[in-house]
Amino acid sequence: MKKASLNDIAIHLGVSKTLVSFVLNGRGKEFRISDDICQKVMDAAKEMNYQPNRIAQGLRTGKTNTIGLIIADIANPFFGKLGREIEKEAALNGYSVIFCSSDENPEKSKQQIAMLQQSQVDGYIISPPMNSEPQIRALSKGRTPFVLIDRYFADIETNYIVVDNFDAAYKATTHLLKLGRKKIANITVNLDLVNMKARTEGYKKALTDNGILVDKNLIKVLPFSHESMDISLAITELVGHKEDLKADAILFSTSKLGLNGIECISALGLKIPDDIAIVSFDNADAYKICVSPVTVVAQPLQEIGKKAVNIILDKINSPNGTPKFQQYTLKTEFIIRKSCGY
Amino acid sequence: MKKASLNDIAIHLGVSKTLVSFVLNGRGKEFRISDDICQKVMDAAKEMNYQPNRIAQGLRTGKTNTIGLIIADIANPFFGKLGREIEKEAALNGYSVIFCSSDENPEKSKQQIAMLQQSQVDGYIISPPMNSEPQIRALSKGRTPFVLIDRYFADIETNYIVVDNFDAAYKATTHLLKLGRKKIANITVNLDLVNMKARTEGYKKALTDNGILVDKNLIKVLPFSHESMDISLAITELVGHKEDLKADAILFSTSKLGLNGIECISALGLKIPDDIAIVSFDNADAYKICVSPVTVVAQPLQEIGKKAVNIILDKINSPNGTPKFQQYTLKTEFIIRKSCGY
DNA sequence: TTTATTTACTAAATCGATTTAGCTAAAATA
DNA sequence: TATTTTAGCTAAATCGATTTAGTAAATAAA
Repeated sequence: MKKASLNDIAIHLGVSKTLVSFVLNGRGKEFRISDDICQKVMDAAKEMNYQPNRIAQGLRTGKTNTIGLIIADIANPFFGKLGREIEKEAALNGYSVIFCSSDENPEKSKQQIAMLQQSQVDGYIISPPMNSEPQIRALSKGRTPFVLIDRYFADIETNYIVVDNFDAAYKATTHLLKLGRKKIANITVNLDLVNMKARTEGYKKALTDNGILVDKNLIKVLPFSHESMDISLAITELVGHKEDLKADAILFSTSKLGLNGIECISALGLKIPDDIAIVSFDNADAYKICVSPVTVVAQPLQEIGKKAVNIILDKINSPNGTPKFQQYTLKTEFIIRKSCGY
Repeated sequence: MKKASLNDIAIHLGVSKTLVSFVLNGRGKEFRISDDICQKVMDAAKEMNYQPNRIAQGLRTGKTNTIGLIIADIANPFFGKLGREIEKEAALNGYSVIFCSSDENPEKSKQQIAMLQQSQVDGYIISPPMNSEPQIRALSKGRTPFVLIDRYFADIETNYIVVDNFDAAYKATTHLLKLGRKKIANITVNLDLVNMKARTEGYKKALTDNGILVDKNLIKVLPFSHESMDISLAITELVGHKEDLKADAILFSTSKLGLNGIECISALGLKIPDDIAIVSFDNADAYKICVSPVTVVAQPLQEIGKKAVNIILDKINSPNGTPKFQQYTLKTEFIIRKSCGY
């Protein structure tokens, strides 16, 4: 039982494959194929379980109906949920998605871009690792549309969708201040990523706007490959002795940090929010069932996913359409739970 | 700047594309192409930033170096982690992965299989929804290898990788019994899936082996689209009044159930493990930072992912190799945390 | 009746690679 | 010197679709 091709149908019916192609593309009328023959072709296609070879179509038409997605790690629930939204919207429009996890490694993402390029994807959705500017710049010289998500590079003109990280961090920090916290720390990862940088900037601005000096010792910047050890250490440093806590609140810039952080905090015997208040970016499921459910900055994942796909489709359908670049900065949602006290 | 093809290089150097193809495939020596020309071709390829068109290669060779993956939902951390392992192992072997989330919907998975088929994937890794036997049966009539993961159909001979769900549930239940729990409930989803069925069977066997009658009222089977509401209801039914709990322990058959369940339990003001002990399948991150970290049955996700990919590669490389079907039932790991008391 | 138009279809080129079969000139052998 | 072998390369077919440019026969118009 090998697959039937267009030609097989043509031979079987004694007609040309041109005709079969016309009919199966629903263009029978347009090309004045008689109803009788149209019906026969369609019947034969069904009977022979004809499945068009998308590879061959792709070669001929230059369109593969495939989108390449590069994110940090599909196992990370934030990206998992985002990936799901992207897959969903793509499927609605007849596109498949090739998933690539870059681990925030620019070398990997470079290889993945090359691979996707070779696969002739019709567009890319990319969450670019730091130090991947050259690759993104190279991409923008090509004709294949792409959109950056989660972060972008200020000095490269591209389509992008991000959230207002500065604003979100500002509000989160202000929230902690209003609840009487004075020594607010920020645990984050490498600040070369614009989104992470904006979060810390928002945090700082909220402090200074409220007359509090930024204390460098309260900002812990971890390397990307942060292991529990790193976080443990950072938290221990922040906390010091239980009787004399250096920090009374922590803003975690990612949920991975936050989840590990909470584990450490519990291990140290500290109570949330009594000893220390917590706010985190990203609405991880775990945050709902914590000892004290965690107040979070939630990102509009569905909107990001939908928009990303639709920008790509837009660009595919009208490569020279306006505006030349679509750039969105979406609002986040601040969800208040018990982890900051009341 | 449009992409350079093999032919472009050939024209540029005034040689045949056959020659270029030979050289770039590293078969220059084999075909006695002079070192001088070899070098020139390779230089030109680099200079012109030649990227082979995988679509064209795929059409000619019948190999796309692509694997299709169908799971329930990539946003579910269990599948996210599994997907990651699969992607990783595939990438190591030069394969890309097209991700599809079926939502446990057989209609969707049918369409996704058709789409992957049209995309000429070299193999499938599938976690088949219930009622998807016909599609799987159809697949096994084709020549493209596939492997089922997480579940399989007893009456279709296929490659598969599952875990010993019966054994895992048996041990988990026994653990609860040893700690003195008498009224152990099981919350699960539709039992038509063999893996879910095995979990409940293992639970039952452990009870009867310990002289405890199986109480149907303590087994709650939720529909797949289980909303928090369903779980709330199930738990309220199990619990009844706080003074007179119907159940003193719950075995959750999936982490999605468990996470929602714990949320409900907390909302009802019940304490884990004092009022009620908890064991769950799947080692969700959230379980580590719960009020009482949750004892779990952890699946060897890396092993599953690696094996799945390698079975596919095996079958691609030797379609008629032995054994005809590779079938693995892997052991789970039982991780004891605080949620059952001591 | 002749020409123009319409109907219903087909041949062949094309996309970009791989691969088989074969060709020419030089070198080796008889 | 004649023949075989080897080195070094190329033409053309092929994968399975799409699409352009056409053709033959039937019908309509002149």
